[in-house]
Amino acid sequence: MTADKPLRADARRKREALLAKAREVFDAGEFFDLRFDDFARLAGVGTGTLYRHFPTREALAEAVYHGEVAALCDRARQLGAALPAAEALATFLRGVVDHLDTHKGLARTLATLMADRTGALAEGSRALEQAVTDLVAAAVREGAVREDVGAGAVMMALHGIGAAHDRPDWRAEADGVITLVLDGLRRPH
Amino acid sequence: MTADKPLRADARRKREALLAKAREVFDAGEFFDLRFDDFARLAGVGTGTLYRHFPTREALAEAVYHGEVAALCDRARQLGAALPAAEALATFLRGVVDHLDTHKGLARTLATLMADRTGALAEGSRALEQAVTDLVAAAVREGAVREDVGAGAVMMALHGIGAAHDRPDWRAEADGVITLVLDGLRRPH
DNA sequence: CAGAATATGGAGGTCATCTCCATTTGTCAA
DNA sequence: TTGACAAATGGAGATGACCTCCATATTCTG
Repeated sequence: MTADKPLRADARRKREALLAKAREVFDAGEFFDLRFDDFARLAGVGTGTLYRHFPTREALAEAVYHGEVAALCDRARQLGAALPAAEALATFLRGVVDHLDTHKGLARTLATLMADRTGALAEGSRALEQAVTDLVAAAVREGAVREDVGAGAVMMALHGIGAAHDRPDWRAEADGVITLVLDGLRRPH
Repeated sequence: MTADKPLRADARRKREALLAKAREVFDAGEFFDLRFDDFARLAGVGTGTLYRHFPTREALAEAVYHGEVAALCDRARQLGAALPAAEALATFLRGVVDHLDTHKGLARTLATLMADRTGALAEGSRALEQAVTDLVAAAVREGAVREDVGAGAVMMALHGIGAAHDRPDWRAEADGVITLVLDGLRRPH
């Protein structure tokens, strides 16, 4: 899929500069307020170069987001290996909320990208979803979680948490959603 | 709040024309693909007039959305009066999913507006939230629902359902979320 | 080190958004 | 009805973000 073409030294350098500055601007929550052209200058790069590397704003966001997602997925795998499935799922979900809380920019980005019908974050999103699906499947196998509601519903709830990132009482409500999901998932006996 | 100013006959007519055409375009799912200027001409109105009545695309969406929300809120009140609180809440939430399912355009609009930091749908959204809050509060009073998780979490879950409207298996997953929320809300004993 | 291949940057074109105001339409008092 | 004032209209054109294009610069390769 990703046919990694040999990239000229020059190009790699600029690309890194763009990604680095993007992460920075992201964490400051200014990513979507910035003129795309101005961003290029901010990163010390010409407009044309910016556009060659990342044809759209969303493409750049997706590139940054990719690293974040990889980290989250790793964590999911680690938890899955170290804890009983139900506990792993709970810890992971709470961890995601925590992560979004400390990286507000990320939450906002996810919300924007998800609302965007271009499917810009398809790849990263799928990876995250796979991680959640695995955790849920393990918990079901373990008998701790009902099987009539899929991981998709959990993803949707996460989407909601991201999408509503600007609510005044976000953190408490996000925790509430996770609580409802986890308690709701418990196998009813 | 809404200081209904006496509107000239002329103005009212144009305003109605805009809203009518907007609803139409909405249901066709073309609302966000249309040049705003072109929309004015479509409605048989000058650009200036469009902008005077609805300063932004979001303002127009919000105006259309307002009617929809009013209907939902009415339904919430009716259910609250006719059924035990817990049942009313369940029926209402399932009804919202049903409504979004038959009005895809609405779901997409909500998703877009919610992702938008301008708070364009603040008013309608607040009304809907109030309705949910009332239903939840009644259920808590009735003792059927836990009190450590607020209505805000339920709203967030609803946001998620709207935000994820383009997932392939949307309906089933949305129902799943509602199931999780309702089961999660049951007072743990 | 010369020539080919690759990448750069930023001036300028394009296009949706929104403003402004000369003109039209509606309202009301006489 | 009519005159006069206020309210509303429409669409030409300003604005400004986004993106393309290509003359120039940098890197690679034999």
